[in-house]
Amino acid sequence: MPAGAVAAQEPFHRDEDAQGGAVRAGARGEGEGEAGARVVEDRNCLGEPDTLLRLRSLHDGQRPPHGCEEGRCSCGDGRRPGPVHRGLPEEVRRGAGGVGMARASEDLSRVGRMRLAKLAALKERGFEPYAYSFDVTRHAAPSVADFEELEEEADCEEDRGVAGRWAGRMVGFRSHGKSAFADLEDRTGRVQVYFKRNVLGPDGYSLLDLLDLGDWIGVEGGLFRTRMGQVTILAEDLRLLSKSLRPLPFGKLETDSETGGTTTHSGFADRESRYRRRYADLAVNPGVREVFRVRTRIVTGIRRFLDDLGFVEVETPVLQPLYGGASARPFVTRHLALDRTLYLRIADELYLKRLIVGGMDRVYEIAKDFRNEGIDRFHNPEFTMLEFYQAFADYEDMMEVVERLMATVAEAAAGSRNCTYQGVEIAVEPPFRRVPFVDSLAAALGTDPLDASEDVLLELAETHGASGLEGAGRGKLLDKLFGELVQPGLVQPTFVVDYPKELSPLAKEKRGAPRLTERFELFVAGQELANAFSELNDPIAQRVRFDDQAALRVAGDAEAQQVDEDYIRALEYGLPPTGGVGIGIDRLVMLLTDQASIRDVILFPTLREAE
RNA sequence: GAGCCGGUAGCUCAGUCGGUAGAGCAACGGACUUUUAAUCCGUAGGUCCUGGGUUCGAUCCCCAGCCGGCUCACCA
Repeated sequence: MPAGAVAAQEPFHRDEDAQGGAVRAGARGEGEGEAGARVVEDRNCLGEPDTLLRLRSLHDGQRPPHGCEEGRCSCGDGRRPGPVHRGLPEEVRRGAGGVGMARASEDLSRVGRMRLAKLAALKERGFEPYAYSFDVTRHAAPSVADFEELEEEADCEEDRGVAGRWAGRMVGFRSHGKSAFADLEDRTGRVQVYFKRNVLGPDGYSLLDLLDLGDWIGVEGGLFRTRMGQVTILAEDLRLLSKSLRPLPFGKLETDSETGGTTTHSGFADRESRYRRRYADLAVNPGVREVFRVRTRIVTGIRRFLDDLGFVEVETPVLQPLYGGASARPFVTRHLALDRTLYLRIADELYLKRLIVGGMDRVYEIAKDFRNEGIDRFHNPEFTMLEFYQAFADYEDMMEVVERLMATVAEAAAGSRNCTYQGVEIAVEPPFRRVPFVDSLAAALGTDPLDASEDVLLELAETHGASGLEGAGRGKLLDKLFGELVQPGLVQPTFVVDYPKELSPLAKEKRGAPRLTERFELFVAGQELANAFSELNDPIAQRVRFDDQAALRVAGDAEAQQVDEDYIRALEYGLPPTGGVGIGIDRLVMLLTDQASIRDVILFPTLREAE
């Protein structure tokens, strides 16, 4: 389905680009250099309003960059030959004041203009600013660790034999005239690089003048320890791998040598910008990269756990003719060739159970579901759900599986079964506490909710601050009260079990308690993490439940489930006893990475359209 | 959808009891061959979110809007 999405979108984008390009090309004056065109293109791709270039006709030459003028004077002192001197070389100055890129607006970043000028200078000098590849042999953090280990073993203060090639983004630069230090950051961390003019040669060393923070560079050399004791690469060769034209919003990262902790001085903190430009957020905030690495570890851990139990990972339709398996409003779309309405799934449930009917007796799916509802700290319209189904198991069995899965994944993510969520210690330690739904609610209400009439429930709900619930039905009222009175207190992992039937149209009746179902939800830190039941496998009973839902729909409940005849037919073929579980991956990641908002665990969260 | 808070330099923020604005970092020029928030000297940088209104004058006050955050509602 991604293929379909791309197919549908691509022509649109091309069209846009073509038009945008044409318009801008028309607005440009003649004599525009190559670099100018390149940047216009860049702007289109990024689709950003604050472009590096905003073309104006007049002020070129009216206002040559001040610094350049001065530099021009001082470089005439004859102390250094040709283009190899400190500061920006001649061609940069010309570029900055002259053709093409220098048509940059003055209302946007001079930084960007300077970088464009450097780009031109690089090309003029024969440096390829956008390399094709680089043969990386070593990485920052492990190479430093290896070096330290070697030092201890070999007692050599001079082990220059540890050579290699590193590639990464330049995130720090301290020039000292004829030598300079840079910090190179790759996916493993940072390593310092030391450049010396007499090692790199004047030409090679002059490349440093054309580098900026944010550039991707490759260095070749060996490790040594500086006078200050820092393991550092002595660069014997330097390559520019990709020129960064737009300044990254780096903060200053200070490392406390005593505690090893780091403090960020200023930096990229605005939430909106961080979400909209996640690439910059990731580039600049290592902690953000770490959250998403942990997210991957969690998902990988889940897969391994289920695979080891003999579960088979499957893929079921995102585009569904009917939506079901949960109570939520769907996204509606249309298939043109079939001329029919389709819905983006709100759950995987009904398809996965069809697979159990087919004899795939342990299946799971980790995939996006879509719910057309409000956005807040705990809800994103598209979110990742794990569902797994196990034949011949009931909800008791599934509670055990969930306990083991949670403990395993907590260890995979945090290295421990204990975690802190927003200042509260959470022990992910089986067995989890179990509380019957009705008992917990009865304790909070002081009356048995099952025996209370709908009117009484409504009154209770309203006294607890809920409104607009007239005609909502018992199920919704009970759920409302539970969410209001019980849920916030469920901090340590807790299974709430045996939900009223009205709330659970796909769950099997509880043995010996026909008004309840064999269902549990897992709550941690006041949030619902999992929902599971002994699956209702009696097709006749299922039809009755669907009919009840249909009645709710008629009564105006837009979230009541649709009757899925094909699903009933599948049940008629025979669904073995089955336990099923759904786990919200995003919320699980929030818990295990201590993030307060779901947007901080989704790479590109849904936002309003930027102006 | 409602309430509260916010939007000022590339980043983090301060400020103007209404007279078109500042700091630190980043940038640019200069010095410096073991620095590390490098340092020192110098320079430049702003649609004070947008649109109206009040006013001699609005970044500031008022109204409307846009965007974001938090809370509430919704989310079985």
